[in-house]
Amino acid sequence: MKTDLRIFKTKEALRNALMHLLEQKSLNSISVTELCQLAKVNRGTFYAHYGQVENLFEEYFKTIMEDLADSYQEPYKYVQNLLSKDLNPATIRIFHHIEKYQPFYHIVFSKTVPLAYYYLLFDHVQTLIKDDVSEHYGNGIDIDISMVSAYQANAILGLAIEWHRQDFKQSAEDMNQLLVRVLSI
Amino acid sequence: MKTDLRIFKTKEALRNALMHLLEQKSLNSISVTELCQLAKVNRGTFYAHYGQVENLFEEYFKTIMEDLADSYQEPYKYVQNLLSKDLNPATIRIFHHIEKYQPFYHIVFSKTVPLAYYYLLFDHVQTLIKDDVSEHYGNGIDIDISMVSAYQANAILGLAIEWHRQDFKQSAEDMNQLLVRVLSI
DNA sequence: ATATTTAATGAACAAGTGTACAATAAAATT
DNA sequence: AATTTTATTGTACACTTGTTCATTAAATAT
Repeated sequence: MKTDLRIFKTKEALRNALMHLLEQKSLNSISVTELCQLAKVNRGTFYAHYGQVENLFEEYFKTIMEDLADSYQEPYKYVQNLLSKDLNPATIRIFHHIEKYQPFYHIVFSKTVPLAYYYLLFDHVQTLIKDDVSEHYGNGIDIDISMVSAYQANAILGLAIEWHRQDFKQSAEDMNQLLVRVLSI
Repeated sequence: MKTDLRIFKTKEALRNALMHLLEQKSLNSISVTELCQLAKVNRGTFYAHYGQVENLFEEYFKTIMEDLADSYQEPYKYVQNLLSKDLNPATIRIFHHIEKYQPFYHIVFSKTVPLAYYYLLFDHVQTLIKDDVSEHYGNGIDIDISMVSAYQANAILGLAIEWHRQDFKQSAEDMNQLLVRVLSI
């Protein structure tokens, strides 16, 4: 069962309007009213599909997270000769992924946005890392894998935050090399 | 020049009302109207001092951050025999600090709150760690100290987030021991 | 092509937001 | 104690929010 064309058009119009507005102002400052005016969609129609502007953004968010997962699956092309003992491709690919979706991450890392988005990102990275951590330490080890992966996932995101704060002036490649050095300390 | 008694009373009433409301509902769902009704303060008066409910919360935030800094200055009492090579007292004291202000951190780590609060916390921890990092690696080293401290600060906060997610079921002491183990891996 | 289903619209509602200003009352100053 | 200063109040305004519902119109099914 495919979705009604009208629904598709409505959602598309709202998505385009949101992307347009996000270039000018922050997510939290976008009102339902102005979004609907720009999208030429009735306000009631918006509320029929989304409860708030954030929910619309979350649809976009999901597609980005799919790319993050895809990046993880992808062959590891860029840093063959930079591997340290505990460094795995997933942790390294993330900087290229962030670079690719820089405008998006500019929003996700912006101060006014709810912590929920950071957590969604955190969850994805933690899940990717969790597999490697549990594989690395086996089953019988007496340490909370969730804690170890939370530590490592958020450490990487700490670099991403600092990268964002420095206006992404470094290249993704620079960030990879930095990560390798930090891990080898 | 001391502040007008009326201002003090107004702010006190608003602060108490906020603390009361935060026990029942999330920060972002508290309206200016209900806050002022509970505090018995005119809505116009609220806007004379704060632009939004969040600004009021930020005043409380500052006092907590002062305690975090104080904790750092305090003699290191709890983990004399757990020190690993790179582990310093500041990173360890943070779990006791979080435990002490658990209701506060429950709010700061809640999904609906803006990322700004996380960043404020991040900044404080990063600053504390920065001193140790630069001391440890000297001046002539060719690595971005901000990046290294961002990595380490956020790694610790990753543990704090996971701790929060597991409803603070571990003791601060448990978290200290966990940190030492993660660092020694 | 027509009938049926269902999404979008427009209008109206109560409630909250942010701002402004004259009137009042409570502090600080003399 | 009287005067001056200034914070608070009450009221009003235009606006946004979230919701409801009958009407309209577009898409799907026959």
